[in-house]
Amino acid sequence: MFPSHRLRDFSLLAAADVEALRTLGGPPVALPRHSIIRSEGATDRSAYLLVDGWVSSSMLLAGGERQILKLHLPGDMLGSTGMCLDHAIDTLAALTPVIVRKVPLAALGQLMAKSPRMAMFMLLSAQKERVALMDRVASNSRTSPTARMAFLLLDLHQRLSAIGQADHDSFEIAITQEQLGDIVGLTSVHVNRVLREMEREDLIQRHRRRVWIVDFDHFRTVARIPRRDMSVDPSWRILDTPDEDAQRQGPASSTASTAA
Amino acid sequence: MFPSHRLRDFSLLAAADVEALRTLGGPPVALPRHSIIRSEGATDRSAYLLVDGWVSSSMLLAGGERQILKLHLPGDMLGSTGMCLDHAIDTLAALTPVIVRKVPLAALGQLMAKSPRMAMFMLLSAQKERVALMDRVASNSRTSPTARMAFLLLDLHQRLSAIGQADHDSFEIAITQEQLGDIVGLTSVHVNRVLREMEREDLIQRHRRRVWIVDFDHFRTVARIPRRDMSVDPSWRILDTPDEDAQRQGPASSTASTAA
DNA sequence: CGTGCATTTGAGAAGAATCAATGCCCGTGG
DNA sequence: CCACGGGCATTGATTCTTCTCAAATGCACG
Repeated sequence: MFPSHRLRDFSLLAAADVEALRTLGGPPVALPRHSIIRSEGATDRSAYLLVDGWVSSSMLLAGGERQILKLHLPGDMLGSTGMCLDHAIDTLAALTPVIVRKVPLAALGQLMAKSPRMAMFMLLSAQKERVALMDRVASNSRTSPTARMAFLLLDLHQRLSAIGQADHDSFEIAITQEQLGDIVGLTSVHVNRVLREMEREDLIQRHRRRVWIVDFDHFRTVARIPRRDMSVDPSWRILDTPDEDAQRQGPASSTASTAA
Repeated sequence: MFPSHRLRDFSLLAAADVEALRTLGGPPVALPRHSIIRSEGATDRSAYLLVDGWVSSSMLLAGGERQILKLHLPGDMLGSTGMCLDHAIDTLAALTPVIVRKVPLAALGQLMAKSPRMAMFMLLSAQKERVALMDRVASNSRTSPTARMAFLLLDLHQRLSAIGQADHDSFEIAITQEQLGDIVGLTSVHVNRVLREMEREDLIQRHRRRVWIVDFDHFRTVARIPRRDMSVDPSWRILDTPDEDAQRQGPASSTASTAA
């Protein structure tokens, strides 16, 4: 059930590791939109593999404001920050109908103990998430609403492309403008005005939930933040062993969307 | 030279690991204020141990704006996100005179390969950094300037306390108001007004660079974001071996400032 | 006792939120 | 097949917040 097109992210892993990850979790569970997969503050020590659908990781602030910290797409692992927290920091909510597999953190820990390569994979995934969050901080704190939206749309397009859910120049946005606002830190009213303005300036086109990006190079300059190319540095291959190498899946990709 | 008071963060590590970390890096190097330790875009594959002083991790956006992503304090490891990037995402700049040790990422990798416990430590450190960034995203995107400053001041006090560089209710801010603004996403002018307003409302007191927090409980409600208690879950001790246990440094602490 | 950085203050402009309606799409049930 | 209702999207008017620009003041250090 784990999307095969996501396996490219796992090029550091041996086939056995990938299979272990697949079978690690519980059975795939389907949940309707608006389901709360896990609430912030929860003490349940487990993560989740997102098999299908979109999930938000969000915090509810003391004043009642909601901030979406990460939009999770199929293939992502949810809730792995729980390994350093007694109480979950974020709420995992289904923004669309979803399918998830529950993964006890203890099981993940045992897997990492058995497979150093898996531990390294988890470390790199966490580092990639850090990078994504750093970009988000910069975008939300220091750029115009238009730039924030552009950055978000480009990020979504890149990540959806990686899992075969985007066209060359367009993709479907499965969430509302209010939720877009909860990501970039704007009200839904202002998100709407920004999107319309982008349309008027011919930066994007829209129809129903689908968005077309007219000129990627130009749109990237609007976003202010460059695309990140994740590395698969050979020096990190030190954990390889010959027989495990033989099992490796496909070639290493130079770019990969995040999966921790 | 690695501050001994920081060792509490390393309670997951065996003594041998701590010693390895200490001796891993190059010699301690003293640098003056405003030194650039490493520029964004750099391809040099190494991290740094911050022995003394304050360092900013910042990004320069296409429009010329600067965003500080993390304020690093003594004991922190800088630049470990480089392990998933070909080009450094952030610039490391000395905000005060500093002392650092360079640590090649390859050496870190070898250490992790030899010591699964060290790999787990690095993973947990990265996760803690993710949590800190998630809080920063929420604070900067969704709270008032006053709340952002309160959150920053509380975070600084907690982290400085952990390394013995803060009083019970006060600490020295070693950076300018403009740099504070680059963290919370405000102009220096507005930072100044917020600080004065906090003083007028008796939330804080100031003299020179020292700041007193009048009422911590109240100030935390102003900050809107709760303090995070990092966990040292026993289930993550699976990597322990008896003889390594005997070497462990001190008791596990339930809270720890970030160190990745 | 300058000199240079940093803080403080003021006035006005720009930006985003808020409040309040209205319009649109789509599924449901009569 | 159409009326109805609910969730979203869109729009306008107004208010509040924050930035920008500019200048003055204060402070530390040589």
